[in-house]
Amino acid sequence: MILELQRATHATLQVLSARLVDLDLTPSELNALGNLADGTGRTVSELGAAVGSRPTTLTGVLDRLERRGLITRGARPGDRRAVLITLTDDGVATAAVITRAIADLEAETLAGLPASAVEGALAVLRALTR
Amino acid sequence: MILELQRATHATLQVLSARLVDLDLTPSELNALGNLADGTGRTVSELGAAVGSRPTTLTGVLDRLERRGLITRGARPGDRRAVLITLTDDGVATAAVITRAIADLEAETLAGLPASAVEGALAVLRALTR
DNA sequence: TATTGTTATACTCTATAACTATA
DNA sequence: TATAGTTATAGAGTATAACAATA
Repeated sequence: MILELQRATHATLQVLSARLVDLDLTPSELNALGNLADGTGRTVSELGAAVGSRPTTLTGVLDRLERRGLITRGARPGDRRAVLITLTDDGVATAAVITRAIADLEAETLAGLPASAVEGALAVLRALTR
Repeated sequence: MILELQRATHATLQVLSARLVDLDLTPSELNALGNLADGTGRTVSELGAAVGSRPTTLTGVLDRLERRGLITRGARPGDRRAVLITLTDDGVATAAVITRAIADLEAETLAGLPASAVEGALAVLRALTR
């Protein structure tokens, strides 16, 4: 099961990055934008927890995204230590492309499977996440 | 689903690497040894296909594993261009520890789930791998 | 004193291209 | 000519520790 999990994740990432190659973003950059896609701002720590990276790693990722005009770094009201990451208009558009690609791939691969299999898979994935 | 998949993979790798920290191996090194665990020799290309790495990446990984006495590089009969990767006795023992840790984690997390959920999960993972 | 984010450092992973030795 | 593996190079991800600003 765990080996299949790794394989499936790897294959999925391969397909996604191939479909999104025109965006010219690294996997970490795609991951960060995808997590910000709902339009809600997040601090560096919150984003790090969501994408599974340390603040020290995110600094470089966010530097590149900021340089390309996809995000902005602002202050969080109430705590001037925290940095609030927000998508720019360009960032929102790019994040939408990523979200759409994920939804499309998911719909394609799950199309032929019974609902019970999908439910079972979600149960297993959540058990593994704990 | 795909987001859950990424999360589950990430969480699983975190737990495994924490449990195997005493081995002092990087994720790629663990992956390579785990794939060689059945004791069958593989060429660099075959191993690369199995673990999802390029030969150019594996060279460095294999260098370190060889330096630590866990694998040997030999010639493949019939084609002297190919390099056959084989586990040493130490490598076999280390690979067994990795295999055991994976089996244990899998047994623990799937223990409370109905067989139908596990079957459904396998079906979904295989659909995603295609 | 503790926390947030950044910087510094060192190592690992990845991708591309060039190289060698074999085929 | 083509293939298997290595080397060279540069960019990107990771971990640890140290640091400045703020709490």
